[in-house]
Amino acid sequence: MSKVRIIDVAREAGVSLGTVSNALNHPERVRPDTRRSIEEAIERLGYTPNQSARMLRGGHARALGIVVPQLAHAAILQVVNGANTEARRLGLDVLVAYADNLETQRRHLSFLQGSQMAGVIVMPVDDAWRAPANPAVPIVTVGAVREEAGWYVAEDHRAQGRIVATHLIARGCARIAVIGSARSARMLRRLEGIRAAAADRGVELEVLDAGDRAVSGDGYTLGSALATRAADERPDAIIGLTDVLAAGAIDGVLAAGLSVPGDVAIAGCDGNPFAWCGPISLTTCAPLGYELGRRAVQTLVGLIRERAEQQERAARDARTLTLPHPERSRKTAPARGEVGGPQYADGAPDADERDEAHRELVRPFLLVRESTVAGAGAKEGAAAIPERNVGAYL
Amino acid sequence: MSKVRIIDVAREAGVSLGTVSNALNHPERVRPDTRRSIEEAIERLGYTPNQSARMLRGGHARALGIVVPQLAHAAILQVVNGANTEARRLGLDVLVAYADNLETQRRHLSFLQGSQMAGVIVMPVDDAWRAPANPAVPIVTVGAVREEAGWYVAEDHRAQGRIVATHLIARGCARIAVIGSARSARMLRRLEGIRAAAADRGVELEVLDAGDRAVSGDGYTLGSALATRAADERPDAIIGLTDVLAAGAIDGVLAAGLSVPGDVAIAGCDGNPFAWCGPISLTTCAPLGYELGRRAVQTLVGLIRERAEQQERAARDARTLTLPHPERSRKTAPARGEVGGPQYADGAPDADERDEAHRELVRPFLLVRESTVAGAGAKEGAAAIPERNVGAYL
DNA sequence: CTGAAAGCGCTAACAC
DNA sequence: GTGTTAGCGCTTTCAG
Repeated sequence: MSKVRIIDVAREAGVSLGTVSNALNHPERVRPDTRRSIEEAIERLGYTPNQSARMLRGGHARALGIVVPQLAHAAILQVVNGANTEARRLGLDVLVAYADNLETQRRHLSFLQGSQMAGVIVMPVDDAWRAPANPAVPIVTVGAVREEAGWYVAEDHRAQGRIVATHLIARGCARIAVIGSARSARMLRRLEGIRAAAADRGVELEVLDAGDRAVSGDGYTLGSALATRAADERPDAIIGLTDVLAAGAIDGVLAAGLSVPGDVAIAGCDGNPFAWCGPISLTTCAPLGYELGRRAVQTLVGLIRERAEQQERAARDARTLTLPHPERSRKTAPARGEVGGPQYADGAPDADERDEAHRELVRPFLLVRESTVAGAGAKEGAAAIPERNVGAYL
Repeated sequence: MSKVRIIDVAREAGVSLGTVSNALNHPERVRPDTRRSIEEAIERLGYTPNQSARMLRGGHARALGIVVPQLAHAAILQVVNGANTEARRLGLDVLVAYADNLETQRRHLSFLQGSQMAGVIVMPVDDAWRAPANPAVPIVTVGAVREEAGWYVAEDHRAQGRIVATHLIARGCARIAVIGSARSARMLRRLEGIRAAAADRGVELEVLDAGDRAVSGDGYTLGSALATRAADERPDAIIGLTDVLAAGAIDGVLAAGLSVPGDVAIAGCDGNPFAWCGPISLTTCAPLGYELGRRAVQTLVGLIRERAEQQERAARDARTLTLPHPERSRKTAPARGEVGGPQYADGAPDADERDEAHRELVRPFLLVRESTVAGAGAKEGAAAIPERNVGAYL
């Protein structure tokens, strides 16, 4: 059973320990027949190299970690899929951990760092999350941006709100109701974008609170309430700050006997395929999770390479100077207050010190569909056969 | 930056190395104020314990690994969610790896075993996959059962086919068309169940090939083909061996101008919420992924405990007998041919030897909805507000 | 190719 | 509480 070590394999194959290690790590250094008999021994014993020992000895991890707040969300799955695909393309594996609270997230992050992952991607579970100042491995934050130092990749929520509102205004809508929840930072930022667009064109805006949960039922309730107003007090468009709310609003408006988009045009903002099951296809922003995941990995791999070069350089310098004990680059961390602003060590900008926040925003684009433009779905093909697998969007 | 070690923390806090280790692993052995200053030092330096060193030293992992073939599938997400929830309940963390081919799967499995995970759950990517004979850590296979030794948790696919067919037959259907793909073992097993049910009642069965991809478009094509037949050659029911096929078939039948379930009743088999976006709610089996994930973890934790007790016992025995070097239980693996049958070592059944296949099948149950019983959806509540978030099913 | 040995960072056990 | 130490399994190096 377990606890087969390299020495056991060596004995079984009748070779020395070092030869087995070579066969595993430098196959070319071992004669083919020797290698074969070693492989057979490994197979016979069910040997699995102890990764802890390997990493401890100084190996380089070929895996990235990603910490996400949940899996039952389309955008998150897209991020994970995008990250995985891009990482595999670059020859890296991905391990996913999920954490529905700050404490668990902190533990996972610490575990992945301590497990010598090459790097870690984090989708914060909570707006209160802060990236660690001196991570043991590079960290990229996805889906949120902060003021603190760190690397961030996120959707541009303001732009999402803006392009959705602009689309509706261009279609002639003059009274727009927005439904959403103030508790979510991303919904608030979408609202800012909508406000900006509306202010530019002098469009009347009304904001309704969907409550903390903001499920589709809340959209339904608000949608039907709006639809039962007198015609001259009724908005001609509704924006859901999430697609789930917008999809609920469509149901609510239809249930009240009005038509979509004839009486009321409705649009979402966050491109969530899980909400696209309604009777009328929803105008919204295209899902960008996949792209976010890809970019996060690209950013991360850049950081990993940078760090590797840095360490190599440090090692080389140490060797060149023939220091008896190549001093560890164990600089004490900067005090809390110093983090955040750009810092320069004695004149030359050092990669270590370049710890300002790097924010990459992914530009949204609009999916125009039937909920704002009658017949927009027909664009997809004359005799379109509907795809009934939401998984295809992930 | 990186490479902060425990000794660095000790120096920073002005205590000894052992005290820091104690503060981390046995906080009660350290005075509160000492502990506090150590925590501050950790925070200041950004120290992250090296998990590799920890594990190597002999720690017990508090994490399970799970290897899945993809994430864009509802059943798989349910398994992961179920496993995660149950594991967290038992105080374990879960790491997810995904592998879309045998080679990647093998690598992930090996990595997770080598990383001292407490145990590993595998959803095979391919019917050709075999569980390793002598895993370094316990392994439970989910979603497939094999003849080989090992632990398996899976849906009872035959029973799925049987209860769906039985339901349709009870509703009066006498000519059933089944659509599916012969390449999938689980579809074939569902077909067996359907055949058994049909044979019992003398119902006529017709099987149509949906091709290798078996996407909803294939269901659409076959559904509309069946619907355009003359009335006396037309089946009165269609079973999709997956929900995606059944959902496509509904679209196809409706497009051909027939009604569902009036002219043709339609049912799925695999409880896939991602396919539940159609205009008519689908009768199918309830999704069991969550339950599979839970049971897999329970089984796994049982195996982990068993193994731990075993090792403890071995260690105690060795100590009692005061052997100079407590002999490692390094028994050579049984030859390939021996695996599979129950084996007993010299009379006493040894847990090590008990390597028969343990198969746990989860019993399916039916969700009766509108695609087989008109108005069945109304059961869900008089003024039901539709839920527009498929993620809620995951 | 063999055999021997250093050391990765940590935990736990030891004597003080 | 402190300081010191063995050893987890592996990779790599060095001399033969």
